[in-house]
Amino acid sequence: MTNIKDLAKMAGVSVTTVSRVLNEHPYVSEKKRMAVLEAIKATNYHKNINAVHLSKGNTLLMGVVLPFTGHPYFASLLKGIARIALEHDYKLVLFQTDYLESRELDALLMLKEKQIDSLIICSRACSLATIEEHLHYGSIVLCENIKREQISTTFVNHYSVFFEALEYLYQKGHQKIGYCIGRRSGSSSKKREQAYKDFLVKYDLHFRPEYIMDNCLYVEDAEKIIKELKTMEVPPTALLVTNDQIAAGVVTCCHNEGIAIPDELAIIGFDNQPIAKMMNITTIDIPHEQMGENLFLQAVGEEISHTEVKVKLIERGTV
Amino acid sequence: MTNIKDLAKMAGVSVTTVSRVLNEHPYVSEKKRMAVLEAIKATNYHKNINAVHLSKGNTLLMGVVLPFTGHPYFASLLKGIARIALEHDYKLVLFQTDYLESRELDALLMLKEKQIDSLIICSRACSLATIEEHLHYGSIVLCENIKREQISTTFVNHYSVFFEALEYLYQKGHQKIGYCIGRRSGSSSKKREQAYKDFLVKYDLHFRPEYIMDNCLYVEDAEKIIKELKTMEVPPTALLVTNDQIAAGVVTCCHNEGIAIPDELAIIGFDNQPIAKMMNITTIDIPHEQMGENLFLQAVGEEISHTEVKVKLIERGTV
DNA sequence: ATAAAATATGAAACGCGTTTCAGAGCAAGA
DNA sequence: TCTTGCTCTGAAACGCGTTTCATATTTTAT
Repeated sequence: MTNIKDLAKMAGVSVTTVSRVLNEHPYVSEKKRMAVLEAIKATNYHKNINAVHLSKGNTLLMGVVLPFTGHPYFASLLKGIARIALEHDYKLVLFQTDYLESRELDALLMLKEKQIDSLIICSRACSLATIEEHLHYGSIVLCENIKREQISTTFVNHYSVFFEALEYLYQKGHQKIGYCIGRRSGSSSKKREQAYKDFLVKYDLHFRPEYIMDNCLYVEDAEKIIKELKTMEVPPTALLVTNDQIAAGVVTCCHNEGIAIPDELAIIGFDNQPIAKMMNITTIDIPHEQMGENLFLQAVGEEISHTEVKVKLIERGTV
Repeated sequence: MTNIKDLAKMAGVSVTTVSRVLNEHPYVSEKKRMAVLEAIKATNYHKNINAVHLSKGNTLLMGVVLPFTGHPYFASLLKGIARIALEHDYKLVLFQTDYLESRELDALLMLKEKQIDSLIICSRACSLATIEEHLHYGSIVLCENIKREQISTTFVNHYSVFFEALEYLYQKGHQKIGYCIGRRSGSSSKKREQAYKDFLVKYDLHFRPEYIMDNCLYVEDAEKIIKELKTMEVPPTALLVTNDQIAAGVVTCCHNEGIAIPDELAIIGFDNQPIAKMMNITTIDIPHEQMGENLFLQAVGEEISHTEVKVKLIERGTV
C-alpha cells in the first residue's frame, strides 16, 4: 500500500510537501503540486485515516447512545442528528443499549480512548456521576431536563407538557385519567409522574395506582393496556399514551373491542407521528428531528447550553 | 496524557512488556505484571485506540449503509446487525444515505481509508462496479439477490415471494391486482415487477400501468394510494402493499373512506410487523433481524456466501 | 547430563500523516 | 540599500501501540 513517503520519493519532494498538497495548504509551487498529484493518481493513493486520527487526535466520529433504533422517537432523533452530522462531516457511531448500563460504558470508553470525539446520549441508564467522570475526554450532551454546568442538554419539559395535557383533559370533563409510560424509572417518566401527582392534588382527585401503566414501549403493548383497563372496576375515561404508535394500537384495540373513542375513552398520544394524523389521534407535537440537530450542535460546539424545545398540543378526534 | 512509554518508565520495564500486559500476552512474570498494573492504576491510563488502529490496521468498526433508519424494514435489519455486532465486539458506523450515491461513496471511502473494516450495504444506489472496485479494501456484503463471486449476499427472493402472493390472491378470486412499491428503480422492486408481469402473462391478464404505484415509502403515502385508486375507472380488487406500516395506513384510510376490506379491496402487506398483527392484516413474514445477523456474519467471515432467507405468508383478515 | 522446548524480556522497526522549526529565495516598502 | 514580510521547502519530532527478532534464563524431555 502506497504511503506518503512513497509519494514523496516518486514526486521528488519531501513528505511535508506531500502532506501540504493533500491538505490543500498554500505555499506549494504549482510544479511540485502537479508532481505530487500525478504520483497520487498513478498509485491510486489514499490516506490511512488512522494515521491521521493518531496524529490529529480526533476522528470526526460522534457517538450516539440510544436504547433502540427502531423506536420512532429515537429514530426521529437519530434522523435529525444524522442530517446535521453529514453537513459537518461527522460520521455516527451507534450504540444501541437496550438500556444496559454496560453498553453506555462502552460508549464512554470509546470517548476515553479517543475513538469518538463526542457523545450524544439520548437516553441514559448510567449515573450522572459516571458521565461527569468522562467529561474531560470529550463533550457529552444529554437529552433530558437537567442543568449541570458542564453538560449541554436539549430537552422537553415533560413536567409542564404532561401537566398541560392533563389540564386539557380536565377541561374536557375528564377526572379519571390514566397514563402509560415506557419505562417508569426513566428520568422523563419521573417528571411526568410528578406532574400527574401534582395535577391530582390541584384538583383534589383520587390517586389510583393502577392508572399508571408501566412498560408500554411497543405497539403490541396496546393489547395489554386495554386488557388491563377492562379488569378495572373504575376504569379511566381518558388515557395519555406513551407515544403515537402505541396510541394507534390502543385506538385499534378499542375498535376491535367495541370501546368508543372518545366517548368511552379519550386518548392523547405523544410525538405527532404520521400515524397519528392518519388515525386522527390527538397528540402532542414534539420536534424530535430539531432536537437531534440541536444535540449535535451542542456536541460539536464549545459552550455549554440548555435548550428547552417547544411542544404543541394537536387537537384531533380522540379527545 | 500518559502513554505506554511513561508506564514503562514508571514500572521499570520495556514498552514491549507493558504492551504484553495490556494485551494479556503470556510470558510476563507476575512481578512485572503487577508493577505495570500498578502504574496503569496510578495514572488512570487508557490506550489511545487510534494508535492501536494504526498499528493493527483494523478498527473493529463496521459500516452500515441504509437509506433511512426510521423505516421499520431497515430498523429491524439494523437491530439484528447491532445485536450480533455487540457479541463480536464490533461497533457500527451508520451511513444514512437517503439513496444518495454520494453518501454511499462516503462509506466506501471510509473503507478505503481503513476507518471501517467492512461494510454492510442494506440498499444500494451506486453501481455494482463501484462496489467491486472497493472490494480489496475490506469485505462488502449486500442485501439483495445477486450472485457475484466476490460479494456475499443475504436476500429475500422477491421474485418468488411476490409471485406466490399474487398466486394466492388469484386463488382467492382476484384478477385485478395492483401493488405499490417504495422505489421502483431499486433492485428488489425490479424483481417484483418482473414477477408481476410474468404473473399477468401466466394467467393472461391485462396489464394496467396505473396498478403499479411508485414512491410509497411512508404511512402517509397511504392517503395518496387510496386517492389514486378512487380515480381509476377499473380499480384493483387487491393490493400488495410495500410494507405493513403502509398497509396499516391503507386499511385505516379505507376505513375512513368506507371501503370494505377485504370485500372491496384485499390487502397484503410485507414484513409481519406488530402493527399487522394488531390490525389483522394479511402479510408476508420476513425475518429481518435474522437477515441482519447473517449480513454481519458474512461481513466478518472469510468465505463468500449467498443466503436466501425463507419467508412465510401469514393469512389474516385482509384477504 | 544434554538437548530441546518453554518462559521471559527489551531494543528497534513498523504503521503513517501532521506539525513545528529553521532556513532559503524573492519581492515590496522605507 | 536595507529591512520586512511573503512564499516555498524539507528535516525531524510527534502522536502511540504492536510486533519481530535476538537473547537470556528455566524447565522439561530423553
